[in-house]
Amino acid sequence: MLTERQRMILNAIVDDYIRSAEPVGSRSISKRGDVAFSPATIRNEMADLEDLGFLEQPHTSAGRVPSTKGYRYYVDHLVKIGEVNDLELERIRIFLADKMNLMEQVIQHAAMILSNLTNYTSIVLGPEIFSNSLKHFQLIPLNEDTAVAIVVTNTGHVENRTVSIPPGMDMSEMEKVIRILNMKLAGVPLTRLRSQLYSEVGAELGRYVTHCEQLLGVLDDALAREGDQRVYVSGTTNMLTQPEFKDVDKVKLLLDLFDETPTLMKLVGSLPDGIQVKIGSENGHQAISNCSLITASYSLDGQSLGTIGILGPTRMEYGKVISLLDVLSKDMVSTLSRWYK
Amino acid sequence: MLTERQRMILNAIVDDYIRSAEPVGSRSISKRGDVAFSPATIRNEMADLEDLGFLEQPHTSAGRVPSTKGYRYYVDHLVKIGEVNDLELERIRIFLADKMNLMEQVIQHAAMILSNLTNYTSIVLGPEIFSNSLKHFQLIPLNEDTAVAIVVTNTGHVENRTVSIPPGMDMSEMEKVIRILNMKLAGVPLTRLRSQLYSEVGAELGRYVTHCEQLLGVLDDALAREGDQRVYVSGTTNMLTQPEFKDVDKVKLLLDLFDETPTLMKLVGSLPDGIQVKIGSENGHQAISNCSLITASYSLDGQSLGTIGILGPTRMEYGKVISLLDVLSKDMVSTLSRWYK
DNA sequence: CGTTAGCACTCCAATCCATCGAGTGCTAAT
DNA sequence: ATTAGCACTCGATGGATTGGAGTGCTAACG
Repeated sequence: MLTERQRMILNAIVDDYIRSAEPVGSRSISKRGDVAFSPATIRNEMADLEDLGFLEQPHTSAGRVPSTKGYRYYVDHLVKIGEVNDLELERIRIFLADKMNLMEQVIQHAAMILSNLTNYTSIVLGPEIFSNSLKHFQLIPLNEDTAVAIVVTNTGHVENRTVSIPPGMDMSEMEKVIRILNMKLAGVPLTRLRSQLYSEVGAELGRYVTHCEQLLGVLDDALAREGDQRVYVSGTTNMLTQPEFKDVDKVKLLLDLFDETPTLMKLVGSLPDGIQVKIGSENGHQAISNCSLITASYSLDGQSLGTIGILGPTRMEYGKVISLLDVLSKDMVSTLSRWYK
Repeated sequence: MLTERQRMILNAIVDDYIRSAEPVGSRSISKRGDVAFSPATIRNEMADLEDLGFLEQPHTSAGRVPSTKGYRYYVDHLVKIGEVNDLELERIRIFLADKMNLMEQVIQHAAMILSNLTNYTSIVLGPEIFSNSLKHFQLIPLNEDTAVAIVVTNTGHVENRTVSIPPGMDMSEMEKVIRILNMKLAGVPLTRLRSQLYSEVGAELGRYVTHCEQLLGVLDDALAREGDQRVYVSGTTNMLTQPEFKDVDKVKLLLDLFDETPTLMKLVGSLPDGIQVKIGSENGHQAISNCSLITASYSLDGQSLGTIGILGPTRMEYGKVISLLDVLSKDMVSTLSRWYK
C-alpha cells in the first residue's frame, strides 16, 4: 500500500514528533540523514501521505503531525521494538528478585517501576481474585454483636469485613461451624463459594446448629464482595510534564478519569492476552483522546491474572514501552509461577 | 489594636476576595452597603491596614489582597462560623446513620463527604491503630514455606502479611503456639506487642516448642509494621478548579505532595485537639504556600483517634469549612463511641 | 477634625500592528 | 523522477497604543 520511501518518511516523521512534540517539516526530515532526499521530494510525499490519511496539518504552513491512522501504521509495521537497556533491565531484575510478600505487592510495585522507567502513567489491574480459591475462613468476634470475617485465598490475599452477629448465637457453636466450613470449602474457587455454601454445607450445618439460617446469612454477607479487582494507578503526575497537558482543564478531565475505578477497569480490563495498543480515539474516551494505551495481559496456567497498562500521549515512545512491558510481564509470570506452585 | 471601622473593612475585603479571587478596590467595598463610607475614606484605612501588614497590593493601582496576617486576624477575630445548612446537615446525618462496617470505612467516607460539600481537598489521617489493642492473632499456612499472618485489633481493623516459615516447623506445634499467643497477648496494646512477645511469652514458649527462636523471628516479622497510619486524600481535582491553580506546574507540585504519604502525615498529624487553622506560609511547604489547611482532631476517651483536614486556597471559605468540620468531627466521635464500647 | 470630592497618576490587560520565519505548494529546470 | 527556486500562508513574537480600574494626595466641607 505504501512505497518504501513513504514508509521511511512516515517513520521519520513519527520518530521526530515523538521526540519534539512539534509538527515536523520537510527540511528537518531531509537533514536527518536516513532519508536522503531533498525537502521538495519529501514535501511531495508528505502531501500524498496526508491525502492517504496518515498525516495531518495543524494549519497550512505548519509541519505535519501523525494522525491516528499514521500512528497505527507506525506501531503495526514500522516501530522498532527497543532493546531494554541494561540499567532498566537491572532495575526490573532487582525488583523481581526482591522477595515480596503478597502478590498484590508485586503488582503494585510493578506499576511504580513502570511509571518510573517510562515517565508515563501506569494503570495496573490486580490479579482477578475471583479465579483464586479459598484457603481459610475465620470469624473473630469483637463484642456481643459484631465480628470480623476474614477470607484468605490460596495466593495469600486477605479480605476482611465486619458483620453483625444474630443475637443468641453461641460461641462454641460458631467455632464448630467455622471448622466445618473450612473442611468443606477449602480449595473451592471464590466464584463458586456462595452457591456451594448453600448447596453443600447448608444441609450438614442444619444438624449441628440451631440458628442455621441466620448464620448462613452472616456468611453470605461476609462473602459478598464488591470491587473484587483493584486498580493501581501510578505516576499520574508524569502526564503533567507532557506538553499536551499544559492546559489545566484537560488535566482535570484526566485525573477525574483516574479516580473512576469502574471506567478504568473497563478501559484496561477484558483485553486479549499479549500486548495491545490502543491509539488516541481508538479507546473512545474523551479525556484520553490524545493518549495511547499500551497493555500487556499476563496469565498463569491459562488463568488470566491481570493487566499492566501504560498510558501516555499518542506521541509516546511505543518501541520502548512495548519492549519494557514485554520483558516485565514475562518475568512477572515466571516469578509468580515459581511462587505459587 | 484595630479600630472597629478597620475591622469592618478588613472583614469586607477578605469576604469579597474569597468570593471573587480578585484584588478588591475601595469602590466595591463602599458599594457593598455594610461599610457606609466613601471610597476615599476606605482608601485611607486600606493604606493604614497595608502599613500594619494586614493587606497587600499586587502592584500600585490594583486593589488590595489579604496577607497571611490579614487572614490570620480574620479567622481569629472576624469570621462568622457559618450555620451548616440543612442540606449539608442531612447529608452528614445520612452518612453517619448508614451502617458501615469498619472504622476505616467511616473515615474514608467522611473524607469524601467533606470534599464534596466544600469543593476543596480533604486529607484524613486514619485512626492511630497503634493505640488499639490486639484482639486476635492467626497464622495460616499457604504452602510449605509461606504463611499469612493476620492481626485483628479490638476496633475491627485487620492487618495481614505473608511470612516465610522456617523449615522443619510442625503444623501442630504452630497451632499450639498460636493458642498460647492469643491467650497471653489478647488485649495488649499494639505498641507494646513486640516487647511483650519476648518478655512474657518467649520463656513459656521455650517449653513447648523446639524451633522457638525461629518462630519468634517469624512473629516479630509479622508484627513489624511500617506505615501504620493511612492517609486518605479525597477531592484532589477540586483544587484544579481554583483559579490559583491554573498553572500546571503548581498543580504538579501539589499532586506530588499528595502522593508523599509521610509528608502529608507530618503536615496533618501531631496537631492538638480541636480545630486548627494553618494559613499559607504558616504550614511551611512550598507546594501549598498559597493554601490554608483547616484540621479537626478527634479523640475518644482521651485517646486521639485521628485528624480530618481540609486543604483549600488561602482564599477559602473559613466560616463554612470550620462549621462543617466541627459538626462532622463531633458527630463522628459520638457515632464511633456508640459502636466501640 | 474626620470625611469626602476631585484629580492626576500608575500600571495592568487587552488590542492592534508589523515583522519574522518556518514551512508549504507549485512550476520549471535538471 | 528529482530538485532548485520562489511566492505565499500563517502562527508566533514583540513592541506601541489605549482603556480602565484603582490609588494617593490635596483641598474643601460640615
